[in-house]
Amino acid sequence: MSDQGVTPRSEDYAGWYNEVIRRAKLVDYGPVKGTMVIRPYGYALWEHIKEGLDRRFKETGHENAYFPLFIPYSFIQKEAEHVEGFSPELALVTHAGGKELEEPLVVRPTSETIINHMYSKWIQSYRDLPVLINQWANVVRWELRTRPFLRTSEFLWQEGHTAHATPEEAQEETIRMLNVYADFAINDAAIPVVPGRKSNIEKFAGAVASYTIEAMMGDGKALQSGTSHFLGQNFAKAFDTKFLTTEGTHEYVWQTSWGVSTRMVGGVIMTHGDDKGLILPPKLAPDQAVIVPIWKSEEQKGSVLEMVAKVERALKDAGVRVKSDTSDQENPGWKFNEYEMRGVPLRIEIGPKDVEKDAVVFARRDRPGKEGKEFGIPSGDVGRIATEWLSDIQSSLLERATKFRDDNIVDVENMDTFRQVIAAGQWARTWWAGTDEQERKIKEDTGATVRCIPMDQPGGKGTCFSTGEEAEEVVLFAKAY
RNA sequence: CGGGGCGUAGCGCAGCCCGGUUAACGCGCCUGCUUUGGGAGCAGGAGAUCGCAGGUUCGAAUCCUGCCGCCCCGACCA
Repeated sequence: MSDQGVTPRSEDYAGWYNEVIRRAKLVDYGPVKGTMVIRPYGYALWEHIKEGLDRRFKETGHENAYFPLFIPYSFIQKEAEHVEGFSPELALVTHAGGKELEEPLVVRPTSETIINHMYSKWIQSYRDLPVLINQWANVVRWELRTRPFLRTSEFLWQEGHTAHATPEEAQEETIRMLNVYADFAINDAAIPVVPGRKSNIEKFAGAVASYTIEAMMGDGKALQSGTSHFLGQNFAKAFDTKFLTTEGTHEYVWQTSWGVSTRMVGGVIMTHGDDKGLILPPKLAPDQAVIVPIWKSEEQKGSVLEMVAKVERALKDAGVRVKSDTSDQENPGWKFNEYEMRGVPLRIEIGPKDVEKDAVVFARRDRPGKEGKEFGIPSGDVGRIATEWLSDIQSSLLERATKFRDDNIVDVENMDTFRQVIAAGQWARTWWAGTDEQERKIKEDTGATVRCIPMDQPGGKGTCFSTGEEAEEVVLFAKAY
């Protein structure tokens, strides 16, 4: 039994994560260091994330497009801060077609540059604005330290790139998309993220201001789960992206960019998982319910499978993503454990005793053992009841994660407490008036960084825990992935 | 790039110090029968150029030299 379980999270969180993602068949390592293969189950999860986000993008007026993977090296160099930020992690193509290229090509680490190159052609007048485009793509960043989903050399994401006539409009868009991300994370992924602004040293290379949704993982570390940037006119100036105003003057456009990546999959895993494996929020789960039939004799098998088919039909009609595991290669106990490892929110057991009563057994993944199990669910009501259960599981996961987060954010007023809180793996909420240099020093000393300056501020003024100066903002410090 | 660990069957590993039969064990896989309400049992079977390259030796998974790769912890980052 013990060799079939997974390393407990309390014992070795990284070990737990690595085991769970592989045993749940979400992912496997690629042959090149830092690359991953997203397996069908992991990809199905990502597809639901995509659907949830894409729908919201469309609802807020965005369109999808696709820009090339290869970017001329000179493009990256045009924006000073941008090139400085990305240079160390660029993958360059120097040879192609059997010979050395005159100019190396960058495999996109992000697409601000190539998109501005195109925007500068497409945008002539204020009538062309705003431009609201998103692309779903892969990008490459040669990271030193990689972890499946959380940080890999190549990853999948979406990147929205918008251009506006005024800074106010662009700023509004930046916050709109931050809220879209927060809405998705909270309502679909059941991850209680904290939306906030990045500190100066944590912001995106090339942005005027960066915003983030920060999530607390099961080990207390923070995960930046999505970012939205106000780019100002930085890239517009570098690429000469101008428009003619109503007054007949030329002005640079004001821009935003925003992204969520396959890292979100890692966030889902580390927010909800337990020592039995994954726990997936119903809205994102590839399979929301699995039916496990149980039988002894061939005769029972016939009547059980008949009922399985009926129940599966009823669930599908009710809009539930369900599958039946009628294989007789494994016994029911094995299947129970398997689907718990894979995080399927609802398990439905149907055996001879249930057939007799014309009822089934429901078991919810988020409440292990008897507590989450209910016998005698009338087969005629499975659709309605399953829908209710899934909805309850969805909200319970959010509630539990929210409580965990709130229990692990500690208000801190001095450095001693700060150290203790950070060492304990919690988040420190503090008044802060420090400089970039002081922030770096804290990181060096304690490993903690400013995760964000929450949008939701208490107001008023306080005393900076570090400098003792008067502070106007409260920030969250934590160790991060 | 620093610190630690590891490379032996598809997976997990023993053997290595102290060289010597046919490289052990568990899981998985194949065949058959019995099983099936929380990771089934019995019987039989297939599967390994011991990370790579040199060297020492009558003989190397084991000792020596060099190389490669991966994982974990840190510095850099979505």
